[in-house]
Amino acid sequence: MDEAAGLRERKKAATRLALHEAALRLAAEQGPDRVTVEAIADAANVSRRTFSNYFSSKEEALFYGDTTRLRRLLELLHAEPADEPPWAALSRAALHLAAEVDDGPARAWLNRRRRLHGHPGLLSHQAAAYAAIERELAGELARRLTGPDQTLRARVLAATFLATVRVATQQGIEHPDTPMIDAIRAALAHAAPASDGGS
Amino acid sequence: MDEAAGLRERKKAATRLALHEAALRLAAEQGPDRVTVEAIADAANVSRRTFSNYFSSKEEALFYGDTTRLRRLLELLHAEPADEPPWAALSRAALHLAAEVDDGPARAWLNRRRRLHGHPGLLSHQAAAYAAIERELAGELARRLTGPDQTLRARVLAATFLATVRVATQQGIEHPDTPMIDAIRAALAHAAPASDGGS
DNA sequence: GGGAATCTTGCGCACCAGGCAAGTTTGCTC
DNA sequence: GAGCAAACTTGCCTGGTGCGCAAGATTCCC
Repeated sequence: MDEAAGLRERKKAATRLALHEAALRLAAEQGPDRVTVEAIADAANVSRRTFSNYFSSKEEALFYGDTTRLRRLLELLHAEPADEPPWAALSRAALHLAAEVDDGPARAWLNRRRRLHGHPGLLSHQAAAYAAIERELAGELARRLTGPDQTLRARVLAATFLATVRVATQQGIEHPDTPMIDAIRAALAHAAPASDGGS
Repeated sequence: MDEAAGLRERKKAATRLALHEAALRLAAEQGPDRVTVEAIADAANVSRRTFSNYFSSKEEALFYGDTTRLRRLLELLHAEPADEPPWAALSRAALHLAAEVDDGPARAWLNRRRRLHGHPGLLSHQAAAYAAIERELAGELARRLTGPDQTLRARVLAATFLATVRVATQQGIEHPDTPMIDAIRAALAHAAPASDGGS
């Protein structure tokens, strides 16, 4: 994923990851709001000021994993054939991602991420993370649609799809025994729009 | 809506509204992040500390109007017959609300609200406002559903429906000439799930 | 009228975002 | 490999913020 792309870039990625993981660990241990930015920075061997160079808030650091995963989802969607009905393409991308999470090294992330569950105050920040991707997703989808309501359709599709993925992820987090791919499949089944591929 | 319910309650409601409107006005005039909590409190003739008694952040004050309307949506849903298919009930409630916004005194709110548009940094806070309602909506919907996946279905429905309403509202804000009810109708048409009323 | 409940306010404190200006590290070229 | 430019890190500092606390004001209700 992050090929050898220059020392500088790799170091930055490492720092970002370290901050994210420190945030996740400390939040799990002490509760998200008992953790200060300074503590996170310390745990990642970096100054408080540097933390601000990477994330604009504690919460952004916490949800960096989600953000990364959503970016990956965009990539996967991009790889889907352009003539596939949009919802089908989205579903395939989501299932692909879920499979990666279940098998790949992202499993570790999932487990750490689980420990954040049960802090309802963070839900709004999760929603914010998803909202940040929504515009990009809508843009990508607009390219796959034709017809008069193209923009509106793209936005609705992006919003409902991401909402579904969010719920499915939540579900997967709450039920550690269920593979993520099953959670995604179940949620998508309930959300499939009546008309996909129409004009 | 707010019957004579005791002086104390009415005063509190008035203060909350005053803070909300002051926030909206100042944010429109100077840009959301150039406004301080203190300025909002001053404009509403209240101390900075009192602001915090009503809202936990500037953004919460800004989106109080959205929150109020979403609460109203819950009320309207509650008034729908319990045996109606869920998506149909949701749609009717949303259309009812849109009609109120187009005709009633909420029009003024819409116009003030429009001036907030074009500050993308606020989108995440809007999403947060919707997320806060989502759990309640899912609870209400769960009562209307039966079957094994009841909870999951309710969550997916709540999330996708609110996402749709959010997009429609956004659309209605961006196109002042289109009545809100048309925006809602159009968005809902695209989002209707394939199976409504199933088990 | 008067006591209980609730709300407002000022004060104080820990925390936070982000501008600025050294100092340090990495990338690139010869 | 020397050396310069670009990029990154850090400390310092300032204007803001969220919230606990306790004193004073207001409303409620008998």
